[in-house]
Amino acid sequence: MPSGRSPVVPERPSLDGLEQKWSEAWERDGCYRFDREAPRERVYAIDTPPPTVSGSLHVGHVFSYTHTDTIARYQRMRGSEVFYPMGWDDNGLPTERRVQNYYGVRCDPSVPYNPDFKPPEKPPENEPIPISRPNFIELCLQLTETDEQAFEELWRGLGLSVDWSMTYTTVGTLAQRISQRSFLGLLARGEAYQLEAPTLWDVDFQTAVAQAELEDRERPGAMYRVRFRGAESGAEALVDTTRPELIAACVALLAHPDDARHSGLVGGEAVTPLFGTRVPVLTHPLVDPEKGTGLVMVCTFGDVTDVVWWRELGLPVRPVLGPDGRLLDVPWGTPGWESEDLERARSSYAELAGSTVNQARKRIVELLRDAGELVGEPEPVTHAVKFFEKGDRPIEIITSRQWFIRTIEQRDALIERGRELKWHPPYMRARYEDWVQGLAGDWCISRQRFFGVPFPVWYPIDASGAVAHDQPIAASVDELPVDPSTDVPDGYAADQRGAPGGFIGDPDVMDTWATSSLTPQIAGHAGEDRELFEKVFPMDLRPQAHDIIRTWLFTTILRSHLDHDALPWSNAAISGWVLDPDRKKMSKSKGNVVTPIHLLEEYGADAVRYWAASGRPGTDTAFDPQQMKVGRRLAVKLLNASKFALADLPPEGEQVTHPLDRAMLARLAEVVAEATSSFEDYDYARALERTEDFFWWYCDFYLELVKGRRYDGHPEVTGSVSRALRLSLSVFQRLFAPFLPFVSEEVWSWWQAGSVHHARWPEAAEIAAAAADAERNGERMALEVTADVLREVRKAKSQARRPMRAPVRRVVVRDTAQRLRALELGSDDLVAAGAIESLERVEDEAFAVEVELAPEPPR
RNA sequence: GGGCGUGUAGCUCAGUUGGCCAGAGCACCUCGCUUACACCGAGGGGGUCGCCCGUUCGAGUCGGGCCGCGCCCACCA
Repeated sequence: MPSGRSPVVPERPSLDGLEQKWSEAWERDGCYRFDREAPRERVYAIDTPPPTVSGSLHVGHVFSYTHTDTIARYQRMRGSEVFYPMGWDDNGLPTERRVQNYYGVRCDPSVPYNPDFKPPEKPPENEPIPISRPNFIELCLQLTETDEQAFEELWRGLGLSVDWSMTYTTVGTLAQRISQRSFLGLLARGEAYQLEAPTLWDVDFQTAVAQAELEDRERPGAMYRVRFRGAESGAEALVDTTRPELIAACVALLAHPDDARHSGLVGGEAVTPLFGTRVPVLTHPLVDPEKGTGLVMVCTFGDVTDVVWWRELGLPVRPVLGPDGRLLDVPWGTPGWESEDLERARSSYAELAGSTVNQARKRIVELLRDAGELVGEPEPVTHAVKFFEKGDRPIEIITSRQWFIRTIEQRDALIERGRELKWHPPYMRARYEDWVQGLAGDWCISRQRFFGVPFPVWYPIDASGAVAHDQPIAASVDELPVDPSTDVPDGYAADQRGAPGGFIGDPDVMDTWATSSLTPQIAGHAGEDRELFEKVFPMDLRPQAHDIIRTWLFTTILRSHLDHDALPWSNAAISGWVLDPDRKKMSKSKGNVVTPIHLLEEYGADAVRYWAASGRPGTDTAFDPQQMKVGRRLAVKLLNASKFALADLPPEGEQVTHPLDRAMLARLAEVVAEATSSFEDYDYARALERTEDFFWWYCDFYLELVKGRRYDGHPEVTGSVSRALRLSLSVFQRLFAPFLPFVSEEVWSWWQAGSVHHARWPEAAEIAAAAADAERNGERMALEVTADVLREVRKAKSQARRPMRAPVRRVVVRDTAQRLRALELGSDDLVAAGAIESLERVEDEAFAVEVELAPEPPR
């Protein structure tokens, strides 16, 4: 490694201020700017996860984004032109919720726009202020902008080598255009469709949600045994249920086909208690005869299994739940709502109508008990209930009109795509396959919300005022983005909105994942900037955490598969979570979140990155400030070792001639090879560990051993060590650059031109060449034996409670002939480093060292 | 219920195709201000490698079976 210029080393090197100094310099010099003129083969494109800006900043972000950054920096040093944009996920429910709480408002689409609206200084205590949809969206944009600044500040402080000129947002105009364009393509190809069907529904947010957004939560409940009766026989038919409030919605009773206990009922009808409604008694193989009485009631709709039965058995619907989670009024006596005792049905149901599910359940149990239709006492159970992951009450299944993307028919193709993808670590693919195998239905992408990308369609209204949902009017591609609630479709006038013979806009917005699933296309400006897109797509890397494989990773593959018939990227690097020291996932609700800005201030960015980069790919890692201290120590060490090697360094010789110098380089070459192959395998943690491990050894042994020669003053002695120091140091500085970008840049700047982050990643072969024939000549062994003896000498001094520089009168080394010969090669450095007056060698079977210290000088 | 991962010193973790008395860092103890570094250095104590079988000359490493922990998935009435 030729030195760029003579080193300028500070008197007292320090980490203080390096973050600011270098992040400003990188920004000024455009260090991480993507060069779009680079040829396609050289481009390495990263599909950065856009963080949800309305969420909190936490150490988990620092953790996984550091992993990606080490890869980006490695690739850049390998000569790749790295495409590394940042995105902000500001679209969707988290932002809406945050705006509601922050300003004390709620969106009411019926309120007209008020251009002068200003949110109150303090949110009102009781009722939120209803505001128009455009006003609400303005507030969303306003708040996310400040959130985005906070994130950018964190990322810059952490030293992410992002090209900040390419930042996008998921609700921005570009994202809206790309999202709508993709949707129109799906619509035209029949891959998106609209359907009125049972839908997973959150009663608080009052929107449809997708299967991927569900989670199970253990909840206490009770099992109620309820008496139905055979319609003809009057025989009792006992049914166990956890949802008695849905008895009025019952459309059938089911038994297993082989269950003899209920054969008398099967084929006939049963009558519901309280409501006197006749329902058929049928069989279905999914019924588990082991559960309860073996007889199960099918409702509209108690859970997803009810939907399966409804669909497969062609059952009618009898909906009782409204979108707000309260029981609807029901027209008893009309078709579908017949009863053997209408008066009783009406009076019973009147007790329930308008109440929430929980209230209704409580009340109906009382009614059943009073009527003697409750058998025995309710049995308390704890059962898993499905919740919307962001919701507070269980999911209901409610029939509504929604947009879907055809997913099920792609199942096999998607699994195949998953196999084409290189997963890091590989076992993460299993989660993807599990998920794809388990898909229950097509992906519901419409949400009855406000802050998101609207569907670019309108519907004609016929003369009678009916909306023709089956004849959507698609926006034309060159008009995008459109907001159908304000824009007018071609061929219509604005005043025809909502009028017979006119049109109406689709009221919904797309699910946030429906846009986030297009991040490679958004970042690459698909359909907008063909040259750029073709350069970066398909991308090289999708980094993300394992909890969103079923959402982000899966949907991105799906969209790319449908729109481009390709994988969106060739590699997926899956990172783990940060756990608190008790091994619990860090989360805001648990109150165990540590603010990352504080960490950066206390330990420094390099130290925090060191901790993050120690977390192996895919592995959950404990939050550990201790590791940050270690990282800081390492950064300081690099500073000091660089100072030692470079300050007043004598001129280098033509060749590395000393056996110990060559042996060190031979080992260094191996470390480089290992770090490189680890990085190629996306195992940044291993690359760091190997580098760090050898670096400490290098400081503790090699640097100590060569000190004498380094200060010797005779060029024929210093030439080799000087050359070896330059080479090794430049290698270490480059090896650490992806992990400790600030201190690496600092020490690099002392003696090299240009940024270390654009320096060439070290080549093992090159270093091995400088090490010449270290292996064959026994020089490797020389370094080992020399270090072994030095350790023994140190031990003797330490145990004698003497300083390390204390002179040693005599050292006797017993060892094999081969090792003794090797020792000879390094003995000049050894006697200097150990202050040894006489070094004797005795051939022996086993290694042993006698150390005779010089007498302690009188005080 | 199915699957994936994991279990090595008090803590955080290495241990790559089985091979010399099982390693590192932190923490702890002792010593040392030696001209790169006291934001340091040198040294030390500490482990039946979750448990039980098996394969092998030899197993932390391979096979089988348990147990613990974490996560993912599931049609958990």
